[in-house]
Amino acid sequence: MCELCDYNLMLEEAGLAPNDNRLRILEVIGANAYPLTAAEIFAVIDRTKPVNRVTVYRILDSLVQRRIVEKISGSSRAAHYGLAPNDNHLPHPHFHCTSCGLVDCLAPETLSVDQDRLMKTFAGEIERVDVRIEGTCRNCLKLKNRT
Amino acid sequence: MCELCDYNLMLEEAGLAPNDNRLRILEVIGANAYPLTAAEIFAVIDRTKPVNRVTVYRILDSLVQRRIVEKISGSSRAAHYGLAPNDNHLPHPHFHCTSCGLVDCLAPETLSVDQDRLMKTFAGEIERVDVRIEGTCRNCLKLKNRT
DNA sequence: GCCGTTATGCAATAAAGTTGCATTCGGGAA
DNA sequence: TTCCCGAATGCAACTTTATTGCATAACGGC
Repeated sequence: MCELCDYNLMLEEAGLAPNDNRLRILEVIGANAYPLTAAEIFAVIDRTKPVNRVTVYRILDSLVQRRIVEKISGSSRAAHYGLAPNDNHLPHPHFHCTSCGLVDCLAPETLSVDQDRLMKTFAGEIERVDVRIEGTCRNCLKLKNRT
Repeated sequence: MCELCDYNLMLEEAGLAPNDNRLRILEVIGANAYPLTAAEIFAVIDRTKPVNRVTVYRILDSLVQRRIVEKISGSSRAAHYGLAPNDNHLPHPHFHCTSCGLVDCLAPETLSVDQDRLMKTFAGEIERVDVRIEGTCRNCLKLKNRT
């Protein structure tokens, strides 16, 4: 997703010590082309060097809170985690496959949203506007057609 | 949400017998100003006439499959259910409060999305485009400020 | 080396949803 | 009416995902 980010710096700016586990988790998330579930992230980093899954959950939570990581919840039960929008990394919509649960990133310019009206009239604090496309991914379409 | 809908008709058109439980669930969903969780729907209809929560889940699933009801998953673990877009009821964005988990409906014209580009380029089948606003609702803002 | 803070591990628990199987209901045919 | 079939419901057990509480370990300043 974002090879330009300096995770060390991002952590420090957010007031988090850039320790091994946090960096490894960020690297896994950043290196992947699409957002991963906590279980997937756990599986990857646990293979390299064993870690408790609770630790992964806790680190993910803290990263989400500091807006370093974005938590994307969709139709599949498990939340997916991707790098949050930042200077190197524009906000963008996600595609959710209702068939296999895959979550993918779409190009930022794929879809544009007119937020002005909302911002003016909404009584509450807006943190994030999220566009989600739901449907069937190419792979699942292929599988379906084979039957 | 939608007092104009004829639930009986909608069920029949979808090939579902308009039985008691299905109608009661639809009425609860339709009468409420914002989407409810399965647990909330269960609580309401169970008070009137006892029913098993599995039945509620199963009915909700079938209604979602036939596009009578829309399943809205957000940051809170539980999915919310609202009437799906139809002739009396335009697609519209939802607001998700990250603090209390509330999901609310926004006016359809609050936010507009330009889908054209997406539709042309995306390799897969698109079923639904969803806009979700995340933030803190008025109520939670008030509570926060009181501290 | 000592001490307080922060991070991690482990086990138990929780919340939301799902599955398998048994039972009941409702409506048409005999 | 009675029988029968498929649809609907109930119940208990289970799964998945995430969270909590408490104990231990690692880290950094003094």
